[in-house]
Amino acid sequence: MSKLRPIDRSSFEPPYAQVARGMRERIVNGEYRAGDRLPSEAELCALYGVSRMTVRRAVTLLTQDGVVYTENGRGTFVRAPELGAATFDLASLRRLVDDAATTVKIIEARIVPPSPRVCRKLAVDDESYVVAIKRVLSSAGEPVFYHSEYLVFDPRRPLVEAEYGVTALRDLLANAGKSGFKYGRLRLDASTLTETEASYLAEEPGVSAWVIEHLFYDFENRPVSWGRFIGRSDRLDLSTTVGVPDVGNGAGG
Amino acid sequence: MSKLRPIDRSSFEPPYAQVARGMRERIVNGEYRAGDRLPSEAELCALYGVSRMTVRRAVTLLTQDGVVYTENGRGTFVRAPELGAATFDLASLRRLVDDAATTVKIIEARIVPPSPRVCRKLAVDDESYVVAIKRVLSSAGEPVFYHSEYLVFDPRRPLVEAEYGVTALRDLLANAGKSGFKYGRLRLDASTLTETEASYLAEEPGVSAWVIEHLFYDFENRPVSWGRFIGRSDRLDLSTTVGVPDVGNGAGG
DNA sequence: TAGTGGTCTAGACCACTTA
DNA sequence: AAGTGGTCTAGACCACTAG
Repeated sequence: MSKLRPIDRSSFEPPYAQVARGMRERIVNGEYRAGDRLPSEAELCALYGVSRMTVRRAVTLLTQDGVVYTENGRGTFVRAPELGAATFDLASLRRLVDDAATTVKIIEARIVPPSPRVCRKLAVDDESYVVAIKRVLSSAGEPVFYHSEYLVFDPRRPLVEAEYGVTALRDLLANAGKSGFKYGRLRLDASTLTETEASYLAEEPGVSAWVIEHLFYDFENRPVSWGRFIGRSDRLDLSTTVGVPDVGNGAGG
Repeated sequence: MSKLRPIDRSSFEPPYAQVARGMRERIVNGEYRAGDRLPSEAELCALYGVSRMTVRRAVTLLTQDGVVYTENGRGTFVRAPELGAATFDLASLRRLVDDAATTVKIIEARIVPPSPRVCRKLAVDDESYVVAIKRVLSSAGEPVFYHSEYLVFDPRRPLVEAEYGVTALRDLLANAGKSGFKYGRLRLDASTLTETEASYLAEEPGVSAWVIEHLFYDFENRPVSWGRFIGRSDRLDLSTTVGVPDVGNGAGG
């Protein structure tokens, strides 16, 4: 039935990845189709000449990628591509902020009394003060995102100037180390530009736009930062794939 | 320094999950903070009294959840919550379709010559025909999503009636078995309702809306189904979390 | 009862980082 | 050289599914 498919021990690609790639290819080829049972782990061990843990690691990879699923006592099966299983990430926003050609202009950065909405979001009373920061992100000189952020103002721990700038924004998106936040809640929304937002972005009011709302908490579970990114709908690419496309096997560890 | 934290061998919760939960708790407590180095795998083995593979499995879990990251030769570190690392899923759309109170009404289902756009998307010429299906999904009697779909029409393999109905739609979102698709590409977009769309959804034109565009391919990599879900922006909840919130440890296998 | 996936172990060798 | 994570092995026991 199935030919022996020994792996290359001298390859830079570890055995578990080779096994995963091999199985993936047989699914892409249509050799195994949605609902089909794959060879059992014992059979895969013999087929590829590796130990069971190595086979299991390969199967786990494919499971995490949503390519196959396992049923205890029954076997491993090929999963059908499902629209509902799709996930979307903010890679295009990261690319924008990481891009050296992207500039961040601080429109406003000052200590203000909070609006009722900010009071609610940051769980502060209207006697306290918050730091309001408004930025415009531009790519190649063209404004693409407007960002407004409110931080709880703690007089004992004054904000350093760096926290207003580009660094703080980069840290918010991709923080390779320390940060005062324990966790954050995000919400993606479809909206239209208000007049104010449109003016910052050199757009017409009413144009379709993304809103990325974020609320970060400190280690006492108190909200400390609430804000929103707003940009025209075509400024953010939220594309993804379900199932196993031909290009890009994604079998990397 | 660190107390011994033996695991419960008789618990229904497997050791690797107990170790992962333990580490998670110490991160939630703030005992380990963003950027901190966790105990080495050897130390964790001694701390919890389990083998290295078990510790590694726990660490892998936390890595996949974006809670920690590893650096070869250096150690395992707590990851700071990053806005840019967030992912969003279509759970709320799945819930809607899976809900027994949701009904699907077929507005239209017929064989038509394709529009230029459909020709392009499905890679067919304007001499051929496509199957146009338009549906309205209602929840509690209220229309919430409009779905329009175009399938390449193959006279040799006529569509059965079931493919127009609710079943086909459920299969598209959560297909627990066979399906003619090899993979699909999806795109999420922020838009506003056209007059036609608004009329089906009993809304005003120009209202903010989600568009979920999908394009599915067969095993010969030919597009076979192109369609769009359209619904008011508050009909879909795209929320997510980064970092480790207090509630819901998510340590399940 | 036989086959399946799920878990765990003890030990080994490796590449990498740091001192 | 010592410590770290990355990988692999051979074998074991378990819970579950099916005939």
